[in-house]
Amino acid sequence: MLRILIAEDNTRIARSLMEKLELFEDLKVKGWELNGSTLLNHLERNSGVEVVLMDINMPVLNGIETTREVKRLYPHIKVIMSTVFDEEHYIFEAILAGANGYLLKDERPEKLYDSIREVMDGGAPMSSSVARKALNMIRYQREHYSQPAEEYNLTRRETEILEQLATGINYNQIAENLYISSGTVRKHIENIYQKLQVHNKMEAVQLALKNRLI
Amino acid sequence: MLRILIAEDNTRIARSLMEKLELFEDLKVKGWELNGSTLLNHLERNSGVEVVLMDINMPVLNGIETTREVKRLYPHIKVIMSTVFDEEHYIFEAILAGANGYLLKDERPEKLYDSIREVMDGGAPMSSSVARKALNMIRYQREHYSQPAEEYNLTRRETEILEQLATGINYNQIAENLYISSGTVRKHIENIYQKLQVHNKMEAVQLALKNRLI
DNA sequence: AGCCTCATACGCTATTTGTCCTATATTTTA
DNA sequence: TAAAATATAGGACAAATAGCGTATGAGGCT
Repeated sequence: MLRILIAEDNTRIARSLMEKLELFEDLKVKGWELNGSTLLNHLERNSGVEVVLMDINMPVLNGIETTREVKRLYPHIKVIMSTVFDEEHYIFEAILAGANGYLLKDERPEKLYDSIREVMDGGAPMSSSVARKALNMIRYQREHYSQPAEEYNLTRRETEILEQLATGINYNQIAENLYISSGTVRKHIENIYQKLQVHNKMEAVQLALKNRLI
Repeated sequence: MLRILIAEDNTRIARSLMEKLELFEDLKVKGWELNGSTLLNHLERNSGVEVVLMDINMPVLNGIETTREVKRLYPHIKVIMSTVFDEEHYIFEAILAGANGYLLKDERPEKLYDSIREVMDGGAPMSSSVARKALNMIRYQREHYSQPAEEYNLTRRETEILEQLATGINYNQIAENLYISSGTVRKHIENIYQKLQVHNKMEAVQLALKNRLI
């Protein structure tokens, strides 16, 4: 029998969660708290809780901060974020705070149940869109630790042009910024493409960012 | 009916996979290849495959390299790694190569089926131990996610288009990759510009990267 | 049943970009 | 000092992009 605690300030959502959980006889909802602060109080009194379903957007003490505290004070308790937000920022912060899983609110009861079983088993259940974003975080972090920049021998002027190019302005504006003609800008870009072996702005800028040319 | 291709050099494991998949009547295993090279040949001849189940440890061309190629040549094909290795290194490389999911070989048929449905739906299914390691990867290299991403409400399709845009390919190629007309691509991009309040590719991509929309 | 959003598709026009070309003055370097 | 590299400038043409319009079917929500 697994003991679960819910942190959720929205009554309707909390009820919906409890209804879903009550479908499974080996789960027991030990309580429902309206914010992070009362949740922490609850945990202080009561040591039996094994899983917390945590909303992110709560008054007084939000879900991220609360998760950090729960994990600091009771590392054995599993925390599953259950929220309507699937924005990268929230996901990232929740993961850093130590959340074990991250579900969106509209999951089916079975998925919710499986997820609870999964965290108890050392896993990390995530809603599919959340998982996709998590993978993207990993993909993009790598870009910053990229390999020793290759040698492309851009001139100072070319690098300058490339930097301007990366901002999304057009040739005329670059020309104005650098007090040269747009024809010259084009010529420089032609040379840049040649050196980088690319054929358009986007490729040039992405390669430049990857290799720390700009 | 979803068409699936298996890349696996171990006969026993391949058979086991096929047995599991055959339990579901809306899945169709289109073939089984013994290494990455023959898999690529298969895909070249046959355009109907939607999902590839990819082993990591194959002779001639391994699963990571093969995934990179599959994703480069056929971005619409979903790749799920299916392997005995749950080491961080493999997971990390597979994610960078563009894998959509990462399962361990001993998953139950239902989990395998759900995972296939999940990738088709834009998700990122992972075995629980893999997901946990993925989260750890994020935890131990943070800094870049400091500022809150703004809310732009891009649809899934728009995000997909934006990702393609960032690679520097043109509208026609994006259209081919996604099996839609270039007119539709243009319309999506128009909508993206509207939502992001920008007026060209470069601005859109830079804003997207900055706000982790892609 | 009616109202949304999303994804799809097409037409038209103007602007921007990419790839050729040539040409000259200045700066760097061998 | 001579040669090479760099920075400047512009012509011509094709391709790609951006901004506008309209329209339709599918699916979700009220």
